[in-house]
Amino acid sequence: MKKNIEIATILRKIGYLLEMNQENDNNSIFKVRSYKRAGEAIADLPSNIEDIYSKEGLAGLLNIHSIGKAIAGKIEEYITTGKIQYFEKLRSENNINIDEFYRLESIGPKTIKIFHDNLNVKNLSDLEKAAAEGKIRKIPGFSQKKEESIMKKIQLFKKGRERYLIGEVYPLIKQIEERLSGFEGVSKAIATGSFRRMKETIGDVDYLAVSDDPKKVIDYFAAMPEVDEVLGKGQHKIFLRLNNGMDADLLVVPKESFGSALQYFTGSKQHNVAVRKIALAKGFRLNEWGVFDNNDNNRIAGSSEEEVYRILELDWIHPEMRENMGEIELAKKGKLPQLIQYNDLKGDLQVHSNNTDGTMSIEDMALAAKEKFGLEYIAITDHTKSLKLTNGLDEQELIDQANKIKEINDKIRQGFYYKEKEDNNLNNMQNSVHDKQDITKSGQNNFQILSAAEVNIMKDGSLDISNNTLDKLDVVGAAIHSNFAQTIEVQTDRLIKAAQNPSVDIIFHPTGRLINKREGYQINVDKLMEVAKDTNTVLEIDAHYDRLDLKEEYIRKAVQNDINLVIDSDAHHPVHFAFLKFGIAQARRAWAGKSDILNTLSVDRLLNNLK
DNA sequence: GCCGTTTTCGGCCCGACTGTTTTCAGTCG
Repeated sequence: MKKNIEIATILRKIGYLLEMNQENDNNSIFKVRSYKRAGEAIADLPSNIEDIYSKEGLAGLLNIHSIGKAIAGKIEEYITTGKIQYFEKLRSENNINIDEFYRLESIGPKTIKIFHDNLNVKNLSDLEKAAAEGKIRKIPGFSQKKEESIMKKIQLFKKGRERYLIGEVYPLIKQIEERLSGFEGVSKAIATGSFRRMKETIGDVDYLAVSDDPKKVIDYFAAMPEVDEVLGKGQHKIFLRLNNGMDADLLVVPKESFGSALQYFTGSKQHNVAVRKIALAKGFRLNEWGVFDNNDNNRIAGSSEEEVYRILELDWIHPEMRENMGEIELAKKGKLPQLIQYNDLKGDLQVHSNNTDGTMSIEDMALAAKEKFGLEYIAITDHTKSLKLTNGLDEQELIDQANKIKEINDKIRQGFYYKEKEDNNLNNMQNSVHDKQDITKSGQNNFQILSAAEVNIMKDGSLDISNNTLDKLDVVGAAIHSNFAQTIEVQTDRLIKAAQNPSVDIIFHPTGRLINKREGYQINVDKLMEVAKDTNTVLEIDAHYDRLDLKEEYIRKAVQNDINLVIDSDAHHPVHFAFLKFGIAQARRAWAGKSDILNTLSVDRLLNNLK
């Protein structure tokens, strides 16, 4: 997806350059928007733009919303030549280095142009120098205050803004949400934005609260212990930076606007723009305060999201789907897919114990899975011998572990030894990503631990444990943990070989990515999926928030091609079962249903469906 | 420059906040 980012960046920069030089005629304003919108569209594209072009050519590019003839041509030019002449020309004409400027917050192209024309500012360090020397305040329309604010923005930019992994910030976001909910005079409070859509990374968090006294709530929010700095404050809204560096916004509305505000604040932006266009076509106006009839300006909906969508003749759309990726058309026709629910999983097929790199015993992991997360089964998938770092198990140790698991299962069936351990180990789960709602059901006596392994796939695609041994286990997952830097052909062959192995049930974290850290190894996912389908091999969605592997694009592909999937926590500690929700969210974002995910089945049916 | 239940021209989502504006432009989400 490197090309997607490159192209999106160029399109945004074209928009920026055009805006910088825009004379105030309307045509160019909309031209600027077109380039920016096209940039967003490419950035949000779930598939690789090079693939689209190689398979469908120019027509494939034109199929992308917001991409028309002119921009499609420029994308084609970039894919085939590595350059866009139009962009090069604009850039050379301008003599301003916008590579830094275009990412600077609250200082836009118009302001930069003024600095250039007045002070010959060409890059960020010029601007910093001009501000430090007090030259900004001398420009008409600027002031010392503005100059100071610019200085601050530059410092902030230098620190670098990043997106946070959802699992990293989940506890903090929930904690603030709960506190807001409990504040006097607040009848509802909820974290919205990309957090509510459960994106794998979160840029900032947007809170919505219902209250008749917005000022009181805003002041309370500003005074929270997690607040580093208040960035802006108005009658209904406040923007601030938390001391972990993340920005948080709060919007306070009356209860009759809750639904429209929730819809507005949840986004995505693209989804909202599309929904507002539908409102407009019906003679309505949609904003955070409600749906209004343009004829008499009366509010006709707004207290609930359902009401807002209903008046636009749309079914209510799950937040995870709101990306303007076709969900609105389906909602119009009443044909939205049934998504897997957050309490649909019955088991977890990748769980580690302290026999290798886990931190707790098999019994402790099982106890947590059963009592705290309401699961009916887990597979203990410790690493195998070639993974020396984790003290991986050899053949004999795997067999011994499987025998021990049988004994534990017997004890569980007899209702043995769980109760007294419960309180000691599991009561300290606050501040984790564990929610109350994670506990969906509990108290079954039919809990089962499956003997299993996370077998290491060697450089040549063979496994480090004999099939003879693996066939004695209930479940076998295979994964790559070494030799990442192979060609795409070699890497794909490795995984295909593993999938073709009759003992391998599941390929764990198939692409090896670590979000924000590591791209993952190169593989031809289409080929792997073909083989997975032919051999009835399951592909995993590893729900650990730094992996979420398969990613959304591939899950979508798997769902479309009827490839069996499972969602596993990759738990190394009992609290990690809470990660399952991130995997479920990822599946929901890819429109997966319950039937696409095998570990929504009971243990017997699951085992019948494996190789 | 893009787009189509006002369909190949004439529109283009919408409002909050900031600064210094006494009515608005710039920026953001």
